[in-house]
Amino acid sequence: MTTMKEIAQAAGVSVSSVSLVLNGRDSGRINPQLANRIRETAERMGYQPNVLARSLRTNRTYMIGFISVEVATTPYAGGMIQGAQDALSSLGYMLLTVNGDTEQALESEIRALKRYGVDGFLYSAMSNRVMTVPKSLAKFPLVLVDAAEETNRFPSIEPDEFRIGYDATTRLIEAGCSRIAYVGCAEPMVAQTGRLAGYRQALMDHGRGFDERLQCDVLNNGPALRAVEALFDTEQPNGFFCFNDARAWYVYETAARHGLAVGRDISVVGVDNHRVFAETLEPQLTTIELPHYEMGYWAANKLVSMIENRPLNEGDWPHTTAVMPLLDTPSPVKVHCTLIEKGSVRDTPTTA
Amino acid sequence: MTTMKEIAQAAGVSVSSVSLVLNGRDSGRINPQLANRIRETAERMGYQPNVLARSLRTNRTYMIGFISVEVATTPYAGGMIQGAQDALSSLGYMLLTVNGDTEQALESEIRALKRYGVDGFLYSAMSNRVMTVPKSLAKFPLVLVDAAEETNRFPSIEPDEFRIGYDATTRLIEAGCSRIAYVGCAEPMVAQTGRLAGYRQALMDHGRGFDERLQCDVLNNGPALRAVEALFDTEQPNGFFCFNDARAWYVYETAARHGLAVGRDISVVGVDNHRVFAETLEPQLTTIELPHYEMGYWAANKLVSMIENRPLNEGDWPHTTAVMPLLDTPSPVKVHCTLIEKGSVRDTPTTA
DNA sequence: TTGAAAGCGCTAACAG
DNA sequence: CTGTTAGCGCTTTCAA
Repeated sequence: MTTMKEIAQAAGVSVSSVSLVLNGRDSGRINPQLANRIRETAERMGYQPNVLARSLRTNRTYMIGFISVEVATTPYAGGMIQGAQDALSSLGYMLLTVNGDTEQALESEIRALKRYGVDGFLYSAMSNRVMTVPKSLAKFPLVLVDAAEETNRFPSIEPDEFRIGYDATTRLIEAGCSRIAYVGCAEPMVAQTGRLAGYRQALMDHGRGFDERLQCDVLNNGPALRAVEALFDTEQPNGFFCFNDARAWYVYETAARHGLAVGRDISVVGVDNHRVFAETLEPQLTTIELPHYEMGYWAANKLVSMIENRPLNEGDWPHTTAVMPLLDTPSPVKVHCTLIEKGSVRDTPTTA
Repeated sequence: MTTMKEIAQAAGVSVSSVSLVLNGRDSGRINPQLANRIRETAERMGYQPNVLARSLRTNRTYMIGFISVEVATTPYAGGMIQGAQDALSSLGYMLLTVNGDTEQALESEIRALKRYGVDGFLYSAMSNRVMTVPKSLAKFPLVLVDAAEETNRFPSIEPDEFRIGYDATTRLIEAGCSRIAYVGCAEPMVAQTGRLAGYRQALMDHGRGFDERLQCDVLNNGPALRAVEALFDTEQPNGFFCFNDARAWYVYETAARHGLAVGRDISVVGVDNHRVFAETLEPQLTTIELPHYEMGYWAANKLVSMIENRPLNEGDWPHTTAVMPLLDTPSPVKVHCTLIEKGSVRDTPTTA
């Protein structure tokens, strides 16, 4: 690795001049010709700054710690990390990922990240519940991803679950479904509450009442499948809003057993976690993708804006989510998710 | 952050003594009493070493770069990363994750990692194909994860696809299936070739011929489902070895339509990518989990052993893979995957 | 057995 | 405009 010293020698100048020029602080301080010569020699010698040495001096490492819980077990965590990475990469930052599945691991990883001198933290809990921020993080720049904290002391971003439920249900109504069931989650998750509320509101807004017999909250187990079968038998819904792929699978399985074809006899809108169906059944299932990538991307941008003490560039949304056609629409449609940031609401822009 | 200097002052000694003691190089060089006093003050003041400053001096950063392609889109990538993290964390290293989806991004991320002075690289291609290592990595400690390179110049680790096929098929034979179909992948992937070969060999070894009419290679699309339906109609298999969850889904869907119950009328062994079925259908599907976590774990250990120039501790396998019962076995069984390291073969130990 | 001093590569006052 | 100087926090000779 070439150092500034070597460049200084090769160009016959002092290190400070090299430093100034290579950091773009030379305007009006260094003779432009000299500056050019320095830039050239640096280029020629393939100079790469030693960021560690710089950090030692400046107390800024351009490293961000990403703390996550349950990365391995939640297949979509990768999206968040990649979103954060992409954003940071273009901002000249590096991502250090650790995982804090246990309380103990969490604290020890936080300490490790501090030893490495990260400039700030991204924290993702994945629990889909309101969480508590470790006190050891409280004094650092911090943004929560796909999570929220009670006191709202830190910026955070989450999908708008209400809107997911609202949009999905509206979609089914527009597709002409007369009896729309919600196949939800029997555990008290934030997503469940929000989506159910959205489902109900959409029904109301379209002049339909909420019929609790069409609400079917289940877990991931054997009885779940039987519950969905009972739903088919007693209520005969022709539209289904499914909490996730597992729930969608119950609907598919039951439909197949009943000789009903998805996309012809019934319509299904699911929220995407695993994508099995999106991969295999494009023409039949409408999938609402959760904006994990976008959340990671936004959170990273937000964090850096805090660190660098400048306003967040609002135009910084990457791509949006795509969905498959329902039975009434032969061509794909887009559904967007709203992201909530500490009370203020903004949409993901729909790219074409 | 407390520094060594501050400790030295507080303890009334010099920084060098503090350094020696805190690095455990004091035996026979520093008065044990003094050493204790130093350790105490360090403890009391909550000393945390500044790893960057150390790196500047030692040229060792204890940071490892993890380069991956397609993390966001492949749901199981998280397992590899977490395996690597867990291993590195206990070895006192930190993981810097980047992604190199495009050729350009790849090179620029590699450069970034070098600027940060990583001690070595973990490279994961995910393409399930033999790949080429960027020349810019050639001179660094490097281990390939879930990938292999033609020239075998670098240690690498992959699942033993042959064995997956062999074990899955044997499992179905033992379950009493008389006609075992392979629902595979129509693309020329390493996994496809190996698993098919294993499937055929298992049939041979159990005195059964290979019947190509029972081989059904499909893509992820509409025709795939029809192909599987045709397989059911013309061949009436009662055992299915499925390349992945998507293929398993075709089998489930078709079975449901035909009124056949998985676990009663037919048996299915699938290789796990998404886990939808494992989550929802425990009693019915046998899942072979790909050892992504283990590969990440092993690769990280291997890399560090290279960096630290010491032999790899062979006992270092974390957990192994679990599978669900088939129709003939009421209790769970374990299936292990073999990992291949540059020609030499070793098994993942089965933890009880 | 301990401490002084040099230096890793870089930045930033300050002098000239 | 340019160079000298003094560190950032730590390791590591080398003297004492």
